[in-house]
Amino acid sequence: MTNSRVPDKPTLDGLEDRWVADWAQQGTYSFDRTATRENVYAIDTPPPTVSGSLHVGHVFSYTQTDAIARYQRMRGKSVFYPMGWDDNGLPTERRVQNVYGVRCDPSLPYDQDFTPPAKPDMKNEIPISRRNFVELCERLTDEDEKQFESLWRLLGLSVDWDMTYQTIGDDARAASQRAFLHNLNRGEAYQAEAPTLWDVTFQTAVAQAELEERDRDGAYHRIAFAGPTGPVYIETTRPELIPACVALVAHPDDERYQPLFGKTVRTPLFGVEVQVYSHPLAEPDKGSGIAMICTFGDTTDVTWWRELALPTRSVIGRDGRLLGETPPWLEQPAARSAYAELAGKTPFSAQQRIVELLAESGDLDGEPRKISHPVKFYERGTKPLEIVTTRQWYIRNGGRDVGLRRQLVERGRELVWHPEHMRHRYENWVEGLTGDWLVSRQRFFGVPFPIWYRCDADGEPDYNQPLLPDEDQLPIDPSTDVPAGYTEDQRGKAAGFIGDPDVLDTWATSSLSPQIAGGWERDPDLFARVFPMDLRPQGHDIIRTWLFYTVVRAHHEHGSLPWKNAALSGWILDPDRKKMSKSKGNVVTPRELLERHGSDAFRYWACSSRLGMDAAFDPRNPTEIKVGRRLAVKILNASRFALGTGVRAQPGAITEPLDKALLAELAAVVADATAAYEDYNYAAALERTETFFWALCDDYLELVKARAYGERDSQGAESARSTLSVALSTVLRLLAPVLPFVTEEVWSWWQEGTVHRAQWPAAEPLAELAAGGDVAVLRAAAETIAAVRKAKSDAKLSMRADVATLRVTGPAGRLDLVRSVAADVQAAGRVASVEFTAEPGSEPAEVRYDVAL
RNA sequence: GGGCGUAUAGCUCAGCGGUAGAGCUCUCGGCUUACAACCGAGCGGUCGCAGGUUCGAUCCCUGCUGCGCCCACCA
Repeated sequence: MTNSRVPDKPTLDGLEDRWVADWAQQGTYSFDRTATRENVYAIDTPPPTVSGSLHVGHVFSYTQTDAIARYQRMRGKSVFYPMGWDDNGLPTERRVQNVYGVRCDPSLPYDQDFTPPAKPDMKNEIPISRRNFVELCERLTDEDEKQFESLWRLLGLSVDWDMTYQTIGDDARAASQRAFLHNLNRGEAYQAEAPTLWDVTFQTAVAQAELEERDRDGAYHRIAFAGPTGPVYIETTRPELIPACVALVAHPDDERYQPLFGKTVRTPLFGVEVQVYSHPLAEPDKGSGIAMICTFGDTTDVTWWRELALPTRSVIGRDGRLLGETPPWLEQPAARSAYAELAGKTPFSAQQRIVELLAESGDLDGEPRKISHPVKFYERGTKPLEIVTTRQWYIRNGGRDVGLRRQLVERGRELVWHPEHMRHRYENWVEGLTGDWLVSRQRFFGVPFPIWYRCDADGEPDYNQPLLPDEDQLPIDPSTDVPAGYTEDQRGKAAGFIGDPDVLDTWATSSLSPQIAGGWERDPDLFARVFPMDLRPQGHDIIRTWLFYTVVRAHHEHGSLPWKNAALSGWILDPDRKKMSKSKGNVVTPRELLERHGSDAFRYWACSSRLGMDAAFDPRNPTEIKVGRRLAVKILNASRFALGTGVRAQPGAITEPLDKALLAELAAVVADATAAYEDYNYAAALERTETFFWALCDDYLELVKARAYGERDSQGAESARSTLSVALSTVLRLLAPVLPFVTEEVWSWWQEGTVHRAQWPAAEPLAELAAGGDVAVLRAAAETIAAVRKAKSDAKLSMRADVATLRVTGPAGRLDLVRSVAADVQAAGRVASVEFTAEPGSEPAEVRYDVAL
């Protein structure tokens, strides 16, 4: 052995620990912030939600991004690859409540000595101040972030760990508040008192993007309104909203109801007079074709209410229950007593009671007809959303402005999507927006609005003239900080001030991830080198939120896209092809998978799926991961063999036709793999390289084994060893983005420095080395040795069995190819003699092999 | 209801206007001094269905079907 660094028994065990530590120590992945913009590749890493655990899907998609990052680094780019933690928002709040058994009560004072109980008592949650609550959030996310970082390092992500950020950190809060103030100054942010989608459990407004529909059981109730000429029957799934009814509506062309348009009818039980309108949104074949409009039963009600300029008669409160006070528009004693039966009830209970009342009064026609129908939920919520009129903050997103919408669609077309077809989801979403982005949330743990309001002589806030901080004060918390010209003792007092109690939608902060990570307004030198970034990797489920909102913010703030490329990763599916749920995915944790199979093996599997493609995963039988492990082991063994023949880092003369043919093929592999990576298709690059590598092992290594050991002559040995040197070095570099550990290990046996900073291979120098090389020679050699093997296999003999004579018959041109590799074939196949018989015939024609054992 | 994707071997997936590919599984054989966690050989497919374009279609076009996802006003 000439390479003393090559171990006798190479193993994958322990590679992760060794190289994770080495890379950290060497700063292998440090971002060089002296690099100019054109030499930087900047990645807008998705900040994972730290409350909760990472599942297989996360590790899958982050690996794909890492392969791209590593490729770009080897191309000579300074890769800006920070990691963010999304520790802001509702999931963290909920986790803190569960872990510590506390709840936030903003009215309480800060308790400096508060320590959470060792064992949370979920029955008796301890009320604590907002500041105490936030401190617990920070403590918990700190612990989570350490866990996450350790997993990411084990996976081999080439993140620069000196550049982490938190969405609840000072920098992020300042950036979020600053961007909001800019939006406000430019008129892109505004507040409005309006019907708002409202989650009654969390008691907060939610945005259109956070909705999801779930099928729920309901029932059509056929109910009589008193019309001018007799009963008018409507069908509703929400009879409890009859006291909130403000009109009826039918389609303008519906002949049944045309006599009623403009007339009034009376609501049952409550006797309220409401007008009958026509509107094209009403569907004649839905229910009875005439609907009651309530404020508000659904978003269609909001549309009708706005377009028909109807009055507001809300009966659902912020707690989701029917108002305790009887509303003033219910004037008649019978109406007031009917409402008293419903007051304070949940919609569910109220519905049960009102159905009884309607049955008693005879206004219910027949039995309720059970149906299953889609109902809107907050995606994290457990109860259906209600629509409640509240004052909220909005940011313009094109939902109410055709011009802005068109510009945002245009931004989507500027962006390069991987895969291309994901663009449709973006355009679909933007073109279907029905309102601006609601950014205020009635929560505690988040980025507060940097706003105070003056209080009038009665102590009531004047929302029309907000008090704003100077930007250099940011971040601020208006619940503890005081606006200029006021003192703390004026808080909430007449002629004093009050802080905006709300926090910003968590997306309002994470939509600034390029700005936060890139040092916007905080480190202008850095920002100029990384923005707009090169890549946004993310899941396709959050195109409508994270991707879209980030485009909106950059469009408003910078008049540009936030990045050039978007890479949308696929889902991990259960073996039964259902989207893997978190609970199922955690049956086997990512850490267990990595520890059991090795990080490279897992990465191989992740990088076998192209962007946007879902991948099925069976944790009990991860065959693809095992294939990856085999590849990694093979790299160790084949490298050990090659280096054992005396291969040196500096190659010498390459003279043999077979060797030149191999390098000609390798040049094509490099060209293909490079083109694939340029197209963000790491999977195609991997597949091409892997196929070459296995052929290298199975055929080429076997063919040149004897020659490389020096059994023929020194020139042949030199040529083989030099070819092996070039091929090994090239293949290691081609595989380094996917298999960073095993390639680094082998690289360290015979090369200087890290493979991850080595130059990505180029096809041209290989083609020069292969000058005159013909890949047909390589194929002829493989075909010939295969024929010999088949003969032995058919005879049920060992591959070591001797062959007396190999007779090769075919056209002269093809025979020449075989003749040029005959010596290597004879050595590898233990063939004593080869006979060539030329057959006249046009090429290409079959070559026949007769093997005499 | 609108949009997008997808359909190739038992499984997971490449491919592509010119005689169907890989890995896994399965069968048979082999301890060949890099690797038995290995190696060699083999079995296995009317490329979802129906039309069309073409000298030729798994590939391009149209329609349909299955599956998946996104969007859409809960009457």
